[in-house]
Amino acid sequence: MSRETTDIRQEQIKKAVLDIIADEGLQNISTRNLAKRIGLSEGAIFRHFPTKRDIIKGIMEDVVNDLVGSLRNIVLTPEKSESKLFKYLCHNVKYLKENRGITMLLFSEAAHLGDNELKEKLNQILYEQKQFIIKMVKDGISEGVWDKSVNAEDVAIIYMGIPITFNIEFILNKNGLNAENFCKRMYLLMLKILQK
Amino acid sequence: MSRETTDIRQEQIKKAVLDIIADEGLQNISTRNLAKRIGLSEGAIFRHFPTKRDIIKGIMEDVVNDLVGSLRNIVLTPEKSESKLFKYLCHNVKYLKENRGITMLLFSEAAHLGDNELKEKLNQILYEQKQFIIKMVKDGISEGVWDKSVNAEDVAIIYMGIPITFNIEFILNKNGLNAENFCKRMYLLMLKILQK
DNA sequence: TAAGTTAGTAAGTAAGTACTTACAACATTA
DNA sequence: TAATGTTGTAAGTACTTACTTACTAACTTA
Repeated sequence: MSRETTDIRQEQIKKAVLDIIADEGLQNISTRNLAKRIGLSEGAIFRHFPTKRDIIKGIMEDVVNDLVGSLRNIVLTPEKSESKLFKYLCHNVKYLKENRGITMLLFSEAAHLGDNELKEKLNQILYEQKQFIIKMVKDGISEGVWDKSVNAEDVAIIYMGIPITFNIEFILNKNGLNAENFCKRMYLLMLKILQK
Repeated sequence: MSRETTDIRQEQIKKAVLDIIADEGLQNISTRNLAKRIGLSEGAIFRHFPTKRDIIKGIMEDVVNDLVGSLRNIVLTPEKSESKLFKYLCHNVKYLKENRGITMLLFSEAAHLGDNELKEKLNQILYEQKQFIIKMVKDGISEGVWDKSVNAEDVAIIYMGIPITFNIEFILNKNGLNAENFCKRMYLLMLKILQK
């Protein structure tokens, strides 16, 4: 195998984990299978990550930086809450479509309660996303466009299920699910909850 | 260990799988750990199930019979759609609270795409539940209580996320989540979507 | 260009995996 | 009560797991 920098290999390894989860299932992210998919020896994996757990940790940090980061940008943009919520939802769904393995990985790590550091990272990812929704809802109420009797936290809870459901359907149906169409339809339902 | 019938042992083994998933995570449902939790030898497990995969299959069949079966009963009861939807949601949430490991197990098996029989079982579980919601929504529209412009399938999709989100929150928060209160609040949001 | 660092490999390691075998103790029925 | 079937165990199987070791080849810099 030709030489590459650790930076490049780390990205390849993390991508391979998500691809394997999406294509072959959670049970198949062994270091052997990982190496095979990239075309490296198994030993080379451990040149770039000290342990397998560090690969998972790295992926979760990517989610915090990439997904949560870009969602934060959408929330902090000075714009109408109504169009922000739409962009937010679509971006969220699109990210999960492009990183099919992530929901499954986060979900399985949620179960792995012994590992408190990873559990904390997952909590951070979910908690922060929830706060974003709560903020957008409250902003929309302040703007006077949405029903002030609606509970922002409840809206956040029902919202959280949307991207997850998309992910499950997408993995089961494989191709037959249009992300843009999906988020448009779910957005309209969210609006019905929020409207006066 | 005292002798028990295969029927009893099978129930103990399936329960142990779900308990381990909820307490220790998906990665720990090894036959060794399973035997340890029940207080049997590893060999005894294989007296009652031919393979580990058959244990998983058995659990999925339980979900079809117990959860999907009782949800079907609720849907088929001659009653107002509004109160049926409430009972349905509460029962769904309660079942997942009492069988914490199930969502995680189904989820992880969804990833395991190679095993078509299990994938089919999962598809059945999800598809049927979706059809139940669609029926209730359409019935409610026929009764004249709900908005006929609403898309029943979209409602079913947004509904599906509610029990799953509950499960995630429940596992992460552990104790601090009241199922009855949760389903009451989510029901009110569903009503906002459905009302004219 | 010599020396040091980095990225790769092949072939190990100990521990864990699902599952089997050979046999013993108990329960049911002929 | 003898024969038969059922449920249990301890100790094994072959294979996989995450990770290591010893060594080589290729870049980088003094």
